[in-house]
Amino acid sequence: MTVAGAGGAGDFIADVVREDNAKGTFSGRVQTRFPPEPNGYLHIGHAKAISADFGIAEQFDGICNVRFDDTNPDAEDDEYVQPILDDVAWLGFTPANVFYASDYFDQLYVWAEQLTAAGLAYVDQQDAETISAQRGLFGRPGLDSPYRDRPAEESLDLFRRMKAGEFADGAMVLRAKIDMRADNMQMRDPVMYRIRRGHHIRTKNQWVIYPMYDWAHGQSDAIEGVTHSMCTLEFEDHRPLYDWYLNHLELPFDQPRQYEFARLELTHTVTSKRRLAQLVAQGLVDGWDDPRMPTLRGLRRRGYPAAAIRSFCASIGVSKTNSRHAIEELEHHVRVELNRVALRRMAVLRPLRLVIDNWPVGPDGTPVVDWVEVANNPENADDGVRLVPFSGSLYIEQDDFREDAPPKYYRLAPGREVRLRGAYLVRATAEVVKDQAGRVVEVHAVYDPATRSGQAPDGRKVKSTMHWVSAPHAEDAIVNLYRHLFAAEVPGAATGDPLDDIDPDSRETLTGCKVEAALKNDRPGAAVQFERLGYFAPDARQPMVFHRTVTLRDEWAKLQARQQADSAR
RNA sequence: UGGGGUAUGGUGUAAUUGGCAGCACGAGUGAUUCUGGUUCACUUAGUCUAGGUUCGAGUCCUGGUACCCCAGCCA
Repeated sequence: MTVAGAGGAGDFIADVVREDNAKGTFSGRVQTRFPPEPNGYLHIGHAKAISADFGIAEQFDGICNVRFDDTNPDAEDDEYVQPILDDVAWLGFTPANVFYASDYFDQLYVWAEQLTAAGLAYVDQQDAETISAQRGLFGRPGLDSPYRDRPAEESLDLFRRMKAGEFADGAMVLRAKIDMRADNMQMRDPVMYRIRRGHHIRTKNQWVIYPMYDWAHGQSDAIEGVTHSMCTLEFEDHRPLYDWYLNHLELPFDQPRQYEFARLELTHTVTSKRRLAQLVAQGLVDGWDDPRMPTLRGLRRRGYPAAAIRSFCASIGVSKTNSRHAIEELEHHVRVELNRVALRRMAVLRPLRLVIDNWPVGPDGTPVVDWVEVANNPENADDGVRLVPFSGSLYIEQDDFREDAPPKYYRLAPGREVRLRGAYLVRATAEVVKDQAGRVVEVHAVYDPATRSGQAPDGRKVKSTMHWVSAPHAEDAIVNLYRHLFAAEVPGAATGDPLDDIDPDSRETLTGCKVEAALKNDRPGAAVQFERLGYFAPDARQPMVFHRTVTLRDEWAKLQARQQADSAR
């Protein structure tokens, strides 16, 4: 399913590409790239960037590569590379190539020597604090470094020796010679190379100097033949620098252009990598793939289909306005997709026993079991049907019975007839069993044997259809599901690991089908919708209900409270 | 303090480049329905502000206001 952008006309970047194509820039070629730094897991914010990068390429018959921005050995780790690639693939995008900025370290170095020889870059031997202080303040010009006008030959020599490993980490840097009085701070002689004896994920210990982002990025784009290089708004100030570097080099392709768009923010959602890392480090979540995390892995475990994330990204489009989207909008796309593909199952979370008084007893004295047929997905007949055991002793939701039904309450009440989904019409009798506290613990009803289809031959209608499970088939499973969903104990129930301690035979009976089969059905990772309870993903700890999903809000509040308490001490 | 950006219903996003302010989410009402879901119909509410140009301004001009980003040897 393709969802067009809300307005339909397309994003401003698409307009730019159309214009370029009309003017013949890049000879009509379109190439983009998604440039993650391998220092964390991809989250919903990256999905927007991925969708924009791949989307533009796809829309104009171009290509999109993944390029790891691996220019800082201290920050990056190999462990993130494959998961990032996997997440991109899971989202449904296929990069034409997988590149690394480190593939270009040689070329970058050659170019840097050229700029240095041309007097456009110099080696600065001051320490970081001094350079920072000389950069100046907003509205105040910076100060030239005393090394700024050293002979090009001298800088070149020092730069070569930097590369050769003659100097200690931090002893000196290569800086572009631009303008220390520029209004744009990025142009105040930015650092191009620093000395760093880290272990790089690809080049290992081959290099001791590493290019800065700005020196690496545009040049990598140019080497690869990128035409439209999209990044987030905070790099707007870097664009003149991006262009400055490229203007001073001889490029194999037309000069790429940088465009900026607003990063995605969601209500109730933490998307800063730093904060997410804190949540993981402090153990407030189980890991980067915890279903409460907004990482793609977390969302996947939460049961969000990739198609829903894609259609969400397509619908929000890209713009330059800083904004925060309502999480409800994402959830809307999730519901649309899940409603289409999720298999339906019945489960009871807060069980209330329902006894069918006129249910037949077999010749051997035990109650009859009637296997009724229920559609797996009313939205899609191809998903088929399943058989669910129905008997005279059932569980329904506590919410689905009211002794004193208020107006507009359509479910079961004394004397009221309802449909049990896929089975019979039943009418509650006046008989209700209560515990000492006066809570209803058992309801009695009679069923109409002529209504097995769910329809009454006389055409009478019921206001409500309810889900149910057969009690003798379900007892253990209900207790365990309850515990799993609410992380709470059912009084009197055995303790243990949720779901895992269900006896394999009784798994069969939770919903009339295997729990495992329901949760890990033939669409791996897909959520199952439990009737009226919500969607349930294989590894999630809470169901996604129809109108709200699990968010990190609570975990983040907890972390802040803890940090406050810590700092108070 | 200087520079770079952005302002359209509650939220987000369009408007053929000066010509009826549209779409989506949310909310509400009604209908349908083997789940109070889904589906369908309808309703709701908007151009940051003050001027100007024009037959006509979200769009052009002038002046304000609000918010975001920039002073890493991070990306």
